Order: sequence, then C-alpha cells, then structure tokens
Amino acid sequence: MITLSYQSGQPIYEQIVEQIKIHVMKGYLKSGDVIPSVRKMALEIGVTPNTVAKAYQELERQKVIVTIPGKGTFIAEKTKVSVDKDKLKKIEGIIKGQLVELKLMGYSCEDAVKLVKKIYENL
Amino acid sequence: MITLSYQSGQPIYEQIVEQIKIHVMKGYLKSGDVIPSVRKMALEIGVTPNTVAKAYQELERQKVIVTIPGKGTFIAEKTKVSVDKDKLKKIEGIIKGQLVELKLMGYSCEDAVKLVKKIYENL
Amino acid sequence: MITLSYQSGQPIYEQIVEQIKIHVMKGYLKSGDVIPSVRKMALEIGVTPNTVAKAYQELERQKVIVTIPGKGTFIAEKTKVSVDKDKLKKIEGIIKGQLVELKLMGYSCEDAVKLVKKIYENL
Amino acid sequence: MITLSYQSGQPIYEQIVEQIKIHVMKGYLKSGDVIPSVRKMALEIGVTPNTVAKAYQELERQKVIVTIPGKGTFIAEKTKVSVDKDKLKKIEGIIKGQLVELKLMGYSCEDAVKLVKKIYENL
DNA sequence: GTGGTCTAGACCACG
DNA sequence: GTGGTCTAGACCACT
Repeated sequence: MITLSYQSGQPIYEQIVEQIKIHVMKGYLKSGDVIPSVRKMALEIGVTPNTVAKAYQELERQKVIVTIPGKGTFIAEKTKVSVDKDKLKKIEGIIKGQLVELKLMGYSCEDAVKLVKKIYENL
Repeated sequence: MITLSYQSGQPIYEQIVEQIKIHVMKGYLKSGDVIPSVRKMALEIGVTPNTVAKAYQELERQKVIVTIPGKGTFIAEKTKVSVDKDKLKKIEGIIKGQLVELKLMGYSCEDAVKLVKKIYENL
Repeated sequence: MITLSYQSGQPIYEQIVEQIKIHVMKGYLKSGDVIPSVRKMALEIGVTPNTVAKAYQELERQKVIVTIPGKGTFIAEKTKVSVDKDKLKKIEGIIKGQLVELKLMGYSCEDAVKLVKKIYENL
Repeated sequence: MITLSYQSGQPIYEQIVEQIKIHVMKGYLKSGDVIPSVRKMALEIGVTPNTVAKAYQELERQKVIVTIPGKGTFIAEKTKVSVDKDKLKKIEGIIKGQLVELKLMGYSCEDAVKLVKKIYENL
C-alpha cells in the first residue's frame, strides 16, 4: 500500500501522507473506506507507530481522513479544497527552486513542461 | 541583492545559494564578477558570517563561484552542468509532491503546466 | 576509532573523513554498518559535534555514508567512484609538491616509488 | 619563469617556492645566479610584493637562496639536505591522503606507482 | 582585508 | 534519541 524511500530526504510521515492522498485521488481509496490502524500500518511498512500517527494527524488536519474513536479511521467525504493563497505561494516557491536546478542542467522551458506533464499524468 | 524569508522554512544558506544562482542565470552576475565578502554579505543580510560561508562553499562545490582565499570570491566561468541522475530523481520527487497538492486543489494538467511556464519564464 | 593529530595542520574534519574512508577501504566498516552519532563521536574524540557533522556531511556528499535524519548514519553501498578530472589534477599537484621535497632530500625515482608502494600496501 | 594557478588551492607563495626549487633542481638556476628582486618578481607574475617576500623568506629559511642586503638575491650553494624525520613523516602523511583518494578511484598500486613515476620524471 | 576552521551552545524537525 | 541549522565569537593562514 505504501512504499517508502529512506534516501529521498523527504520525511517518512510526509511520504505516507502523500501516498494516501494519491491513492484517494486515483480512486483506490474512496469515501468511507477504512484504512489500517496506526499500529497495523506501522507494522506493515516497518516504521514506528509514532511516525504513522503523525501522518494520520496531518491527513486529518487536511480533512482527507476522519478517525472515529473506538471504530477506526476512514477516508473522509470529498470536500472541495479551497485554494489557499499562502499554500499556493509556498508551492510556487518550491517549484521555482527545482526549475532553477533544471534550467542550470540545460533544461529548456519545453523540457521542463514535458517533465511536469509526465509526472502529472503518472499521478 | 539577497532577500531572505524566515518563514518559508527553507534554510537561509539555501536561499542564498538559490538567489545567487538566479542572479547568475539572469545575467546580473557574470563570469569574473566579484561578490561581496562573507563578512560584508553577512552584515548586509543580517546573518552570521558562518551561514554565508556555508552558502559560498556550496556554490563553490557546484562550480558557480570560485573563491581565492585572501582575495575574494568571484563568479566562475560558465561550465556545462552535467546531468546527475540522482539529483534529477530527487527533483522529480519534489515536483511530484507539489503536483499532488495542486491536483487536489483542482489544478488540471494544463493548469499546472501553465503555472510552471509562468515560473520558468520569470526565471 | 579515530585518532586526531592537532599538529599536522590538517583540518580535524578532514582527518575524520580520511580515516573513515580508510576504515571502509580496509573492510573494518561494511555497507549497512552504523557509525556513531555525531554527538557520540564528538564526545569520543573530544571535538564539538559541529566538526563531526561537517565531516559526516562531506562523507555523505562523497556517497561513503548515508544518513537518515532521526535514525542514524550508515555506511553506504559501495559505488564505483567516477574519476573526476579536476580532482585527479589536484591530487597530481599535491603529489608533485611532495616529490619535489623528496627529490631534494636525495630520493631517487626508485626511492620514491618504494615509499609510495609501502604506503599504498599499508592502506 | 613562474606560472601560477589560482584554482589549485595551493598557496601562491608555496607555488613560487616550489617552482624555484624545481628550477634549481633542473639546473635552470645555478649557485650564484641572481633572481629578480621581490618587486620585479611581483610585477612579472602579478602578485603583491608581500607574497613574493614571503616566498623568498621561506626559500632563505630552506637555504635555497641567500639575500645579500644591497646587492640582491642569489641561488645558494648546494648543500646536502639532511633528511628530517619529522618532515618525512609529514610528507608520507600527505601522500597517504592522496593515495586513499586514488585507491577509492580504482587505482591499483601499480597505477599509483605509474602516476608517481610519471610525475617524478617530469620534475 | 580575505576565506577556512573550530568552539560552545542553542533550537528545530524527525523517528 | 537522531541529524540539520543557526548564532556568536575566536584564531589562523593567505594576499
């Protein structure tokens, strides 16, 4: 369900968050589906429960999942995500940093766009 | 010359590195130009010399600048940057993370591409 | 594990880097082995954690070790080191300087070669 | 007479010292020959007189040259260089460091020896 | 003046 | 617990 990379530099909990979001986006996980408990998930992917808990907290904060105490954790109903200006700015900043690197590596605008398309379509 | 954001979470030294690279890319800084000494720059932007030194060392490692101890620091001659596979993978990973967020915010592939184009052209 | 010389003039962090590389080469440290945390190592050899951290970062840059923040630092899988032309030139320059000294001390080419062989075999 | 590299990392004054020693070794400069004054040399090679002065001081300390106040600076008579144990150890240490790098780059003992021979013969 | 190195101590995110 | 970053201040070698 989740595959982790310890070398990407990306925090483990973020990788969990991101991949669950992707699963939801792709439709592998739908509203109301149960997701494994913190402990089960921790065992499955070989990390400490702490890390999974942190990921779940973040997902809950983003209203992607809901935990019903005593029952379990479920995928939330789809809600329109409001476009948060601050968040968008942050995203742009991060992308900008990566585009700088690409440009220095000789990537033209078209090259970069092609790369982005490839990644997006693979989402 | 350099503007810092203490809220972005991005390390200061990385911000310095990135902005100098951008200045070079935009042509504001050319081969042979002197850049402020570690101390001067530190005073200007209000950080300790150590932090600036770390940024300069990173830039030197990437062959963007050349420092001659006792003389100063200069913009290096342009050299073709070899495409590092690992680095590219890392960049792709980061972009992927941001695209996920964008998609969740309702961005279509075209929207994302448009955003990327806008950012790239502003480089 | 590490023995430092404060008289050689060689930076502490370089000595750490070099000795860990030697340990890896000699097989005392193998892929996957843990090396002491920055703080532990710092205590052991009596320097500040910062200096050890600098050494570790350099080793990571050279792909000798892999560090997983929050978990620890490990010896990386062996990877073929690509021959860097600039680096080779630098090495030749340094060796040249030492050979000049040796020649002035009366060392013939054979003497020098014998010395090099002795050092290499002791690696 | 002297060619400098600002990128080798080797101090300028050391480069001057080394190259003059090489000239002497090769016989281009013989006992009693005059070498340019500090100022002349500084102009010729484009460094500050300070740097040349430092080099000359070092050469004098090593009895390679002698300055006769009011007359000029001359190549000293050849004197047998006594083998200084401390110095030898230092040289070995430096060579060792470079051999580590070479070994990591895949150089065998023979490769290293070949390199050393090439450099020595070019002295 | 320059950059390079080191110390001492702090805060933070991550697991 | 881990490593990453930053500050404040010091000393050194080099130009």
